[in-house]
This record gives sequence, C-alpha cells and structure tokens, in this order.
Amino acid sequence: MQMPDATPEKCRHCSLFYDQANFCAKLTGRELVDLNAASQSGMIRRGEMIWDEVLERWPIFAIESGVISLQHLLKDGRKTIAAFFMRGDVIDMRNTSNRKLGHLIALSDVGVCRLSERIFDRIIDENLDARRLIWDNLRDQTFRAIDHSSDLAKKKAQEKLASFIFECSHRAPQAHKREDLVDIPIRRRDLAEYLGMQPETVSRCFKTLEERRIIKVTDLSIIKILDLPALRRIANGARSEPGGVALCPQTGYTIATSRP
Amino acid sequence: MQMPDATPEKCRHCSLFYDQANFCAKLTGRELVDLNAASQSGMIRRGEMIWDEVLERWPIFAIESGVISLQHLLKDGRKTIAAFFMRGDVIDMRNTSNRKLGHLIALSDVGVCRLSERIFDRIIDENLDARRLIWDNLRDQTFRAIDHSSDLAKKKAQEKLASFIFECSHRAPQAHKREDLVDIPIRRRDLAEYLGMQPETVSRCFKTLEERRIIKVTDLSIIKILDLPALRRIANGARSEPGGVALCPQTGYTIATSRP
DNA sequence: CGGCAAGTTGAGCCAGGTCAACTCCGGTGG
DNA sequence: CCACCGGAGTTGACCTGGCTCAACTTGCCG
Repeated sequence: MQMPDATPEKCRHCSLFYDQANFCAKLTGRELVDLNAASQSGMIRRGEMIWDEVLERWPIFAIESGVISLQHLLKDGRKTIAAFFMRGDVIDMRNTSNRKLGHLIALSDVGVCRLSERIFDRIIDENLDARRLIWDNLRDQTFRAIDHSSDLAKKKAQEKLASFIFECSHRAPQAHKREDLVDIPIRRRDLAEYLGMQPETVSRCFKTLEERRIIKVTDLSIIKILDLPALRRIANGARSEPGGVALCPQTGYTIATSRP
Repeated sequence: MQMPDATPEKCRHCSLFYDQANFCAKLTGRELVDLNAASQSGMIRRGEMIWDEVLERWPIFAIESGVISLQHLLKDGRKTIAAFFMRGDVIDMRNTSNRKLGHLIALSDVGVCRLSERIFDRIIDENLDARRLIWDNLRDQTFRAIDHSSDLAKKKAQEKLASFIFECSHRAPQAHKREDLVDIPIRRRDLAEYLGMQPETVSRCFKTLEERRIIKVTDLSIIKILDLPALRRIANGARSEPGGVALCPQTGYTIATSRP
C-alpha cells in the first residue's frame, strides 16, 4: 500500500484488500505482489467440497466471501457442521492430523484466495503486523469453537438459537450493519446441523420466538430483533426468572484465589 | 541448551523442559534464562480459579502438570466445561474479548508457569522453532475444540463417552503409555459437564460399555480397553451395523470438485 | 405452469434429564 | 479404634424435550 500503483489487478477488486481488519491490508506493496503472483483466487459453488488433493497443494487459503463449513460425517450418515468460516478467516490446513477432521464444504457460493505456502510463511516471518493479525484470527477461531462447544453442551434448543443469532450478528462484516437486523447466511438445515438439532426443531423454535414477540423473521435469511434484552437473557440461559437470581449460585466449587 | 550449565534451577526440575515436544525445550540457553527470570511458576489447587486480575497481569501461561478447565456458567446455574488444557498447552488469554469466555478453573492440582508477555513475544519473534511449536499448539487447540463441538452436536451419550476415551488416550503424555490403558484425569462430574450430560448418564454409559465387554473400569481414574475396534466404531457413530454400510451415504449434497 | 428442494406442521415415542435414595470412601475427632 | 460426616459416584423410577416420520405448504427456476 506504500506503492498503490503496484497493487495487483486481482487484489484491487478483492474486499479483503480494502478491509483494514484483514490480512491482505497489512501487507506491503511488495509482499502483496509476491503473494498474489504465487496465489490463485477461485470460486466454490454451494454444496461443493474442497477435495483433499486440492488441500494438499493449497493448504492455506483466505475466505473472501460466502460461508464455508467444516463437516463431520458419522458412519451411519448423521452429519454435523462443526464450524464455519466467513470473510476474513484464514484457514491453515497443514498438519495431516487436522485434515482428517472433516470435509470443507461450501454453504453458499464462496470466493477463496489460495495462498502460496512459501510466500505466506515468509510474510509471517517478516511482517509483524501480519503475524499478529493471523495469530489473532486463529485465536478467534479457537475461542469461537470453544464457545460453540459450550452452547451445544448444556443449552436448550431455544437458547442455542438465540446464541446463534448473536454469533451471526458479531461475525457479520462491520459495514452496512444495522443493530437490530441480523443476516442468517446459511440455510435452515445447515443451521440445524451446526446447532446439533433437527430442521424441524429449528423451525419450531423460530416460531416460538416470534410468538413471544422477541424476533421477527422477515424473510428466511433476515431476522429482526424486537426485544434484544430478552433475546440476550435466553442466550445466556436465564431459564424462567428474567432477573433477580444470583449470578453465581455456588455450584459446589470452593472458589479461591490462585496464589500468584 | 547449548549452555546446559546456564539452565535455571526452576527449569531443571520442570517436565516441560525435558519433553522435546514442549515449548521450553525449543529455547536456547539464553532465551530460557531470560524467560525464566521474568516468569513465575506456581501451583493451583483443585477447584481454585484464576482470577481476572491475575490474568490481567499474566495473560500467558504454560501448563506443567494437571488439568485446567475453561468453564461457562449459565445464569441459572448450569455449568459447562467448554475445554480443558493439559501439560504442554500454552494458553494465551490476551485480547479482552476472549477473557469473557468463562472462568479458568483447576480440575486437579495444577502446576503452571506464568510467562512474561514481553519475553514471550520476543522469543516468538526471534525463534522460528519456538514459533512453529506455539503455532501448532494453538492450531491443535482450535481443531480439538472443533472436534469436540461435533461430538457434542450429533453424538449419543455412549458415542460421546467413547470419543472422550480416545481423546484422553491421544492427549496423554507420550511417556509410560500402554496402548490399552487410558487414564481419565478428571472426575466423573467434570467429565459429565465436558460432554454435556448428567453424571448419572455417564455412570450408566460406563456400565453399559462394561456389560458389552468393551471396556473395564479398573478404578475410577483408569479404564482398560478390551475391544478397541468396537470402541472405535462406537466413537465414530456406527449405529447398529458394525460393518458393511456405505461410508458416505449421499446426504443430499451434490459433492463436486472445487475448481482450482 | 410444473417440478423439485426447502421449510413447516402435526402426532407419537424414547433417550436422557430429573429427583430421590443409597453406597462407598477418606478424613476427623472423641 | 470406631462413629460420624460430607462429597462423589451409582442405581432406580419417572417424565419430558426434542427426535422421528410423514404429510403438507412455500418458494424458486426453467
């Protein structure tokens, strides 16, 4: 960016380049040119998966648009969406054991930029800003996954759905965002698989939330939050009493300070 | 290690130092001395939590022994163990949003080494091996969390338990490990919270697996695997038919190659 | 306008949550 | 040494949230 004229043609049309919070925006002109020369961008259509052979050749890639999912398939056909990745996520699939994790399947049409392993590593080595950003992104992925685990573990169907609405809201691109409108970027059935429930149950939960005047489902992909505090309470698992209950009802642990 | 004599006293008794797969083993003598001088090791007893103030001061630490958990508490008192960390894990809790994630609570007596943020960053910047290792560790944490999510999402109680046994087996320190003996480092109730089920259900599942001659529970913390293939099948969700069913029973997706 | 995939609604059922009683253990104090 | 206690784990009986299966509606695309 110190040399805007040198910006590769491809990158000039890529949203990753213009969003300051993304990897490409942190690169110097030279780095961008090098990375771009050795990388390739492409489009994956909804339902397509990234084959292992492709991953072998291009284990690192950035999502430019759309949603891609990491799916597990159980032997008897049950399917789970274990995580999904959106614009700005950089996915590093080196390390064979990780690749056994599941299949990368696009949940919508997805724009990806496959990065050259060699150049990527070189940039990570040399460019502190870029390294920090990648590191933060990976840590975000970690904590997001951990968060999701805890949603799945103990929450009821409605609570999971409420959490999911907030997750969508937080992860949506910052631009043109309205507080009360949330975009659901994936289909109901995928949503169900992500939350570990049945499409029927998802449908029923949306209905209940609408009946309780907490949300309004405008069209299938956009919901409007009518009562944010209520939705937040549900997401946080406040079961019946809206307020008044002690926040930390001593669940058996003797919580003491850890000696420093 | 180029200068073994310079090895700090503390480190000479620390298991992290001797295990080649751990961070400290990758450091040069000088780095180890510097890091050690600015760090402090300590012990956290079971049930104690790491307070936010301590985390503020020491956001990065390595686990030397024991098991520490990241717990969420729902408003109505339900509790979840979202993840747990064991020997060799390096936890980086910088970035405020992550800290809202939950509480770090020891599930057993835990030895930690709190690392100086400054020196840690310096080493990461300078030492390629160390950086790679930390990066891999973080990526492991990510994929482990994702894996765990998918366990929670679609698996039945027994299947989750089977998966958990394998998780314990994989994560156990490499040394003195026998193929068929698995150490369960946490209590039943914590296990239940990790797997999103009730202690009663955990107990019942262990019983069923014993009755089916798949495992043997020697004492509460050690189980012996009697029929590994069967256990693996259960963990992978092969519902009834042990074999013969098609592995990928086309569940609706048109799976096509992604254009490279 | 037909055809197909996605989503919704309804009815019935069961895995696992819930509650209560009981056992087993290690620590403590008389 | 034994009686007592409290916390962890187990067992049993019951009940319910959400899964299942099937029929229906809606929306999209050629």
